[in-house]
Amino acid sequence: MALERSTLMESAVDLGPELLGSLISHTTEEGTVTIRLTELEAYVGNGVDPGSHAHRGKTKRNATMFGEPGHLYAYFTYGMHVCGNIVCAPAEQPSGLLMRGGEVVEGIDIARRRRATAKSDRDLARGPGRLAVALGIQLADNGSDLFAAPFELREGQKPQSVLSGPRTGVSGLGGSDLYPWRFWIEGDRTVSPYKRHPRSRVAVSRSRGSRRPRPP
DNA sequence: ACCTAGATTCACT
DNA sequence: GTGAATCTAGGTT
Repeated sequence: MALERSTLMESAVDLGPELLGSLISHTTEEGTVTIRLTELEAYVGNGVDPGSHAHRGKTKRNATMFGEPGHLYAYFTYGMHVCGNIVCAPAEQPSGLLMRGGEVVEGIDIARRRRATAKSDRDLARGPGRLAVALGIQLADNGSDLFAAPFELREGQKPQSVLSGPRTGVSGLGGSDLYPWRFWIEGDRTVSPYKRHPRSRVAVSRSRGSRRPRPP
């Protein structure tokens, strides 16, 4: 079954494991870059998730999270980084998947140009800010429809094994780091290294022969 | 108007 | 592993 907007009509928490392995493309004058998503983090804004930008209701900044699913929520952070989320769930139910890591599978020369400091291709989109640069996402792209040009979101090959663990970067406030809403493909080298969590656990039954899961 | 925290990255050691 | 660089939104004066 194809990945389409209706696929995204549920919570990011449930969609996270499902969307790993999906392909996101962005076309500019330079050409098309496609990234296979290997790491995603779910955020919801219904008041139970203090780590979410939408925790305290709709603002000008987070309005995209309250819109139709399948759009891009892009925001600026740490004074220098843009991060991109795939908006999930029906409108008015803020829910999104932060794209934290991926593998460039098309347009690698374009991505290398944009990420000139990357030491290897592995690092081109390893980390949320890096992924945004490699894909060519800017703050102005906030609100863009991911199912229309210049973007494209489609299904990729299902990963064999998916793990989950506490999210990265959320302050421990409100115990928000207790939600195991970070999802990644087991063993994939393009999963972000930042603040890796010592303890991870199996998220989806898709994983076979679960030995002790290895953090990314 | 001012202040602070933040869904981070890079260059070093 | 650590520190610096950087800017925007949101809350507070």
